[in-house]
Amino acid sequence: MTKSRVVNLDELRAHCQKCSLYRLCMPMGLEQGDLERLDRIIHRRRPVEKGEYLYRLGDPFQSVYALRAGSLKTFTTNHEGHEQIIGFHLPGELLGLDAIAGRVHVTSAKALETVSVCELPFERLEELSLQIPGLQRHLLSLMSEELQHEHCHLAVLARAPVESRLASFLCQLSDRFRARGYSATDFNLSMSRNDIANLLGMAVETISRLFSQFQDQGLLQVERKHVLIRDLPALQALANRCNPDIRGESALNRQEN
Amino acid sequence: MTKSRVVNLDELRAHCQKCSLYRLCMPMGLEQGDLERLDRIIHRRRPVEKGEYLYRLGDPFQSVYALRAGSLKTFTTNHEGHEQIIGFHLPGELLGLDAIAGRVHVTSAKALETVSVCELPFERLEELSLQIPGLQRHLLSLMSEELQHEHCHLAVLARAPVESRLASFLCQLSDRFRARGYSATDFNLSMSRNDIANLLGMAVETISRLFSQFQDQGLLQVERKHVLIRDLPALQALANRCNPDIRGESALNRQEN
DNA sequence: TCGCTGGTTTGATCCAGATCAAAGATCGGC
DNA sequence: GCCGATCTTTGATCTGGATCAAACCAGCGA
Repeated sequence: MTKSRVVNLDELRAHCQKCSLYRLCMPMGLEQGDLERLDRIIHRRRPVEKGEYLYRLGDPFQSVYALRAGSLKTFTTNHEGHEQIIGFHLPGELLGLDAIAGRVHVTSAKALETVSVCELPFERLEELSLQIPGLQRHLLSLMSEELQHEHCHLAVLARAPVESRLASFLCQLSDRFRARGYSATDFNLSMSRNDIANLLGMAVETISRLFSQFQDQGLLQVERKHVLIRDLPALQALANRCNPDIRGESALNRQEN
Repeated sequence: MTKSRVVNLDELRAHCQKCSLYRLCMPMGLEQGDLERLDRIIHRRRPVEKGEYLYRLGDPFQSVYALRAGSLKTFTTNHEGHEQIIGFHLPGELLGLDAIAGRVHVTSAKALETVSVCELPFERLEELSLQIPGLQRHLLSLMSEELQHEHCHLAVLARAPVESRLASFLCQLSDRFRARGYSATDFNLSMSRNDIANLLGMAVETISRLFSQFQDQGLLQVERKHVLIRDLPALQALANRCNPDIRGESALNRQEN
């Protein structure tokens, strides 16, 4: 009880201006006035407890959600009831953008731990984006980033051997933690082995074996949810077998000298 | 020569107002004036011949492209030079949206046959989107659709057995041809078996065997590039093993009576 | 027209990783 | 603090689809 009251007070206090995450979920260089206008359309929802849904596949689309604290997974469900995880989400990320086109949610979002979110009614966000150029650009950028990210995920699923898949997953998590000011090498996994396996298109047993293998090779230490990366470069080398090589292929196709 | 002059004349004539595709690539219900403003920022580029690039991974991002005729593939290249196809694109689609965030192309786009495109300088498109609400919404919708589509692709790659993958690919093509007013059951593949295999994360040999198998089962007829679908429902049944089930899971989770 | 090249098919073999099975850990509820 | 449920690990086996090998075929430039 006391706890829930504290959370609520926190939420009331959590205006964009004070929020440590706004540089992740909202555009840089917004004027004070714009930030306030933005802040005014945002609802702070009560926390979503572990295992609860923020939204479900098929729900009408009203809002996008900025994740303030906690983490969650998004997934689709096919007609046989099989769940396919699309991604895990960390504070500062915007959820639900894939529902804009059809005005209906095409994924479900389930909390992996207690989650608090800011709800942004999409109609109002759209109006505001017409008035604040930086906001429009930011929305487009966020979606573009999401597309890029899914491209990488596609490449991993299409080709990569299992070691690269897990390495890629861990490196990506590491990057995202770093970007949020947390340790890039020492963190906790909020998702189960099962969820990781699902995301990466492999069997739980394989995940488990790979964690052991990586540990034996001195790449990392795992104990239950806790991961300590010991050799990030080596892990990145494994991962890079998939990621696109932007500077790359110079030797092959771009020799201009 | 004569031919190229004809093409150029065609292009000059090809304003949005006259273009049979604008309802695909551009927003519905735009006023005449808005359509003209839009039309004014568009460059018609000379055709891109088969095998040529519209843009390459690493190129600075200036414009998005609306495909007018022909088809192309987008792919990334990893640091070992392996190509991973992200998708095939048909007339009416907008390309390059994934480069907005980083201002650099993260995929390459290569023509599968002679292609003509409208080039939309992104800065101007962005400005215009601030002035034409329908345009902003349309851009967001297009990206949202692209996200949705990639979710399906992820699900296919993560789980689906090879038959479902190919069935899913064919059904999707079929839908897209239908949406463009072409036959949904009788069409030509502009991409090689190799490209299909790459997209679907499998070996060419497997694609070839599956085409034979589907033909033996009476699902379709293939001869070289030409496909005639004989039993679309059966093909869809195979494919649906992956696609998200929006109305679905009602029996399990939504019993409210 | 011929012969080369790259795409496609078909067959035989092999292996990465799934599946099956079962024993530990952990955790939440009472 | 106990107990069942759930998650994780480890080992043994099996198999879908990759890989290897080779014939085949269409298109095209000389």
